[in-house]
Amino acid sequence: MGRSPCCSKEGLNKGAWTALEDKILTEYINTHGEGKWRHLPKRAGLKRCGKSCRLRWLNYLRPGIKRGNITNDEEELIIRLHNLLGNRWSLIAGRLPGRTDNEIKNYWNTNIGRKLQNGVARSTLNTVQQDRNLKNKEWHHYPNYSPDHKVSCLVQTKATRWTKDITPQNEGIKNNVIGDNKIVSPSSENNKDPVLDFMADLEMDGNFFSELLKMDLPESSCHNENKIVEDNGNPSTVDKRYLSPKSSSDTTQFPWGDSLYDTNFDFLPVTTFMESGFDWL
DNA sequence: AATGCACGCAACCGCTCGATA
DNA sequence: GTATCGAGCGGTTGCGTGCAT
Repeated sequence: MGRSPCCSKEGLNKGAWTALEDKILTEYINTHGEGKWRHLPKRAGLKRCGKSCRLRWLNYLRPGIKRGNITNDEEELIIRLHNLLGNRWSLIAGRLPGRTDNEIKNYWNTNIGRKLQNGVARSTLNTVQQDRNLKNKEWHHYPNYSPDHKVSCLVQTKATRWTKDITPQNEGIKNNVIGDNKIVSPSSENNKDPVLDFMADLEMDGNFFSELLKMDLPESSCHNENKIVEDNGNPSTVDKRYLSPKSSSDTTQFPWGDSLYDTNFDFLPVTTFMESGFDWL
């Protein structure tokens, strides 16, 4: 049983793509459009796995892909979104015009994540290598963003489906199935992932950055740990403290230490980003 | 010049999900 | 209800490159 492999692995090219392969794939997709990845290699005459074709197209050949040189604005946005969403790279990438999930994931792992792991956020750089990695980034802007912080305030590192809502007010409503787990969520009147709601509601327009900065990130709700009841029935505690809106009367405090009203934070105006000519997704 | 090492990135892999028959 | 397909996601791997010794 089980599913058949996406393609027969025999006789397929692996590794780096050649210019000719890129050309063939691009021309095929330009003619026939995206999709049907499983059958694409055979029809296009490529000795590649369909998944490989899809990845190559989405991460490299697709029009509008921006490569290299993650700007400071983009980096700050990545950090903010990562705080909010965890390792949901596709969601993060969806809010960064021209960037792919793979690129952002790589950038995080090789730059931001390492900085945080090294505790750079709270210390002075003293090595050439660190200096090189930092690219003159002013990490003292994130005095509270640390690996410790990641443990304590990160939403979740992997997309999780929740099957049952057992909030106190809803406990007993066992058929409230929304995923694989049962979650106690302050915003459980909505059966959808609140993070996705947040992303869905966040329009990628000229107000995006300002909207993001104005987001009601519930630092204060960090006190409210959500409880997950796994399929085996064992409850476990999971940090989902950013999944629900908090009272509008609360003081907004970003987990990395910035206050929404922190005048010391030098996030550039949205117009700077907008006027740079990006193609918004 | 030769060698070793670290890093960054492209690509691969395994898994999951929704749709469909 | 089950099997399969098509697609997507996130973690990991491995290769090419640049730098240090």
